[in-house]
Amino acid sequence: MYGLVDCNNFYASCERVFNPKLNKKPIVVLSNNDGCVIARSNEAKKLGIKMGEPAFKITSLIKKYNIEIFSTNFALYGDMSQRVMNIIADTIPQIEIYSIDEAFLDLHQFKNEELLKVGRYIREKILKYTGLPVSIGIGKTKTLSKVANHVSKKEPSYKGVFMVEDSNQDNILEKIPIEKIWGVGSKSKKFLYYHGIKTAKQLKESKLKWIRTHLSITGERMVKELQGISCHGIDLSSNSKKSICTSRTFGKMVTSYNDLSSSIAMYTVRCAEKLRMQHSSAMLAHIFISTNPFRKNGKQYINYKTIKFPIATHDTGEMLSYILKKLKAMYKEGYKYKKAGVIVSGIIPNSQVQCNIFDSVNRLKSSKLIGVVDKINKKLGRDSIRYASQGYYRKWKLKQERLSPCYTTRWEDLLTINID
DNA sequence: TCTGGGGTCCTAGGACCC
DNA sequence: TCTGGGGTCCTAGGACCC
Repeated sequence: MYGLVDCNNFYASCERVFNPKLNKKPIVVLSNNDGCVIARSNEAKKLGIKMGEPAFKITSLIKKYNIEIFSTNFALYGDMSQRVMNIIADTIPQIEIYSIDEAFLDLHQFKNEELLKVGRYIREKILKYTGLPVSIGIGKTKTLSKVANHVSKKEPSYKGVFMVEDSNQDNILEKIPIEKIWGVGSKSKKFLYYHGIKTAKQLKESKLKWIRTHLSITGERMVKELQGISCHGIDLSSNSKKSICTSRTFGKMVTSYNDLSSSIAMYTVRCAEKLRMQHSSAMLAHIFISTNPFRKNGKQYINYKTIKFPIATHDTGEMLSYILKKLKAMYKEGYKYKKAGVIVSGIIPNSQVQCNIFDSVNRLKSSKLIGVVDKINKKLGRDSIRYASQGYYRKWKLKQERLSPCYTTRWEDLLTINID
């Protein structure tokens, strides 16, 4: 059996933990640049605020209902996430951290009649230790545990823990529309609806061969999982990433090459740091720059280029030299740039980097240098030592007008409680 | 005025090998 | 007259996830 722990309205709940005044109030958390809605408390959902809605479109709702608005505070959410995962890991030896607010649990060691009890225990513990409410779904497969999780959120009488079993399975699947099933996106939804398949029960009972033809192996697995045949095990291995992306939408339009290149330089630095953190190197780097596609008037320009390094690397300096050279060729004057990013891929562990007999770079020396830079920056703060190409003034800085304190990761932001 | 950021997996088709 | 059969690797693009 599998379990799925999912934090309720995670970002919104994190904000609430340290600010009890927000209890029962509608809360919305915005994406970078305070652009889109990415998390909503239940109260905000009830007001009809949609996921992904641009903030400027709901300004009147915000005023009318006194909605509390927050910029994303990833330092806070990341730290709270770690706490939740540690608590789960204390109870269940085999867990797969699936996202910042979700973890799959391998529950095979428990008897069926114990499962709900285990779920309730974990839920209580997380609530007590972190103040965060979670929902727990249990089922024969990951997909069914997702379904159970969905039910536990919808139906308050289950108090956050629900299990899909052979006895209740069909009854439940009958009431769930296919788009709620893990793996059904907008395209598959449209296709399946067209063929009259609208409920999870219908999907479960549809012909495997037909599904395979039209929705590929991914669809076939999905249907099997609904039938209780597990196709996705707990993945304990992959904590190292296969691609790493750093990208931002600019707070203000960027026009000059210098501003654009200092942003690309910064993304390169971050990508290289992330590579080094997981002890790996990348063969490829991809750069993209783009103007604002939402603007109706004004010239548009989007470009995307790939670079292949001679030898897989995580050396910031080396990566910068290739990437900035390529950027120079991509940049065109006279455009208002809105977004840019760097992606690295072809990632391999450092121990498996293939050398080249004609390589003239002193890699031992540069790796020592970068090691020292990392140490200094860890001690004194990010970018204490930086490459000149990153620039010093960030004209393209993010807009974050409603940032909450970093309650758990910065001494100055520690809560003070006055007891009179 | 204003629209996020970060990932994974699968497939088809091309280029190449013997 | 008649032009095989079996592979691998890589990449771009699509679909999906949170």
